Amino acid sequence: MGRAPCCDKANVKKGPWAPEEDAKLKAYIEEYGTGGNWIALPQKIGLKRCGKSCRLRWLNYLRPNIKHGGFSDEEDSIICSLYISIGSRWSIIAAQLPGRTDNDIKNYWNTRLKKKLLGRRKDSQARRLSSLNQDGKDGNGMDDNSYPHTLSNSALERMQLHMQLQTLHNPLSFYNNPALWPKLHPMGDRNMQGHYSLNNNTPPSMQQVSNGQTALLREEKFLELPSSSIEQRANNSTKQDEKEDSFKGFTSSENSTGFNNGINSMGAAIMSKSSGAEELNMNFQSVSSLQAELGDILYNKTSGFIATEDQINEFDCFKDMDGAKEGMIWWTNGFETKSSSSSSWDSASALQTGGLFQDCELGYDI
DNA sequence: AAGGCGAACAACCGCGGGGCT
DNA sequence: CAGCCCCGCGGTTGTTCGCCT
Repeated sequence: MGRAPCCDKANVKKGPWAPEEDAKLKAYIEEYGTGGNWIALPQKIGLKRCGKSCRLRWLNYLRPNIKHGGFSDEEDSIICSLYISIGSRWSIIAAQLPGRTDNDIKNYWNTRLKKKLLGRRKDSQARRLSSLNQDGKDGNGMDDNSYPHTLSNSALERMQLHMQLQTLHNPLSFYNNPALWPKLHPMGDRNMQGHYSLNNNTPPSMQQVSNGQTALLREEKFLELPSSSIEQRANNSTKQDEKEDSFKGFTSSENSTGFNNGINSMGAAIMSKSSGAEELNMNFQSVSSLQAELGDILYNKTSGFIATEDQINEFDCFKDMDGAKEGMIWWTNGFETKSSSSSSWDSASALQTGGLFQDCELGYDI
């Protein structure tokens, strides 16, 4: 037996909202509030609408201070960075963009940003594929077209974006060397949906892959730190920030340093607001390195990036790539990973508008 | 001018989690 | 502790609009 419907579907109007309906809803909420019960609200007002529909209409359209359209370059960058870092947690991403709704951002991503990025990806991927074996198989002998079908769209997209970014700046990286690619576990999709967890007993086979061992050990060591230590690191990070800023190439009309630092530390802030190992899965490391690269892709800006040996090592050992981390779990036994539901995060409402972003004024070195 | 098509946006739907009883 | 109810989220679908042929 299925779930009981939230409202009487037969007597509920669907489709676009009429101006009168908007006016009724807006006037009522402005005067009385929602009363803490969206389901009962439409009956009180005399609207033939589902309570959920009223809530959505209010949150996405009628609520004060809502911005529609006209996303700025910085907003684009934030959205892309966070999407690649944390995936489709639209409510969390929206919490970083005052006046934007999760629905708005989601639509904007699906209709524009994704195409903008993945459109570029097609080119670079085509170049990469053409360099593979002529029989269409990669260095592992895998059919290059077969395995992605096991991945969720979101996870795959994020991985693709990572790959594209890698291609742009580090043609010798792991992603561009199919021989290093792991065989994927058939249950990959399930795991791609989840977070990789520090609580997993990472099998040696995983840690020994490529240079990943160093990265994982470094990361685990870091993540064992109490949040206070992490904050301390954030406060001691200026040197690294300067180093990174030197090649980011962002020329925002606004305070780019503050913006960069905000991005850099966003993940750390989210993490510091969280508790437990599950939340530590946030790939806060990835955000800063992605930012400059996103600038290249989105706005065709030249970052002047010259990969140092350290940076190459970092890429190659997945230091900053959530998609790669998730990829790694494909062939681990980490089936305890939680789904990507919002429960593992602070709710968007808890992250008051602009909260995190403003909270973090200092980046930290990765 | 009209039809086709794709992009953009609005809204719906189902599910999971948390609170309450 | 179990069951119910509501909220919030993310994926998906539907509708509108504008461009192109």
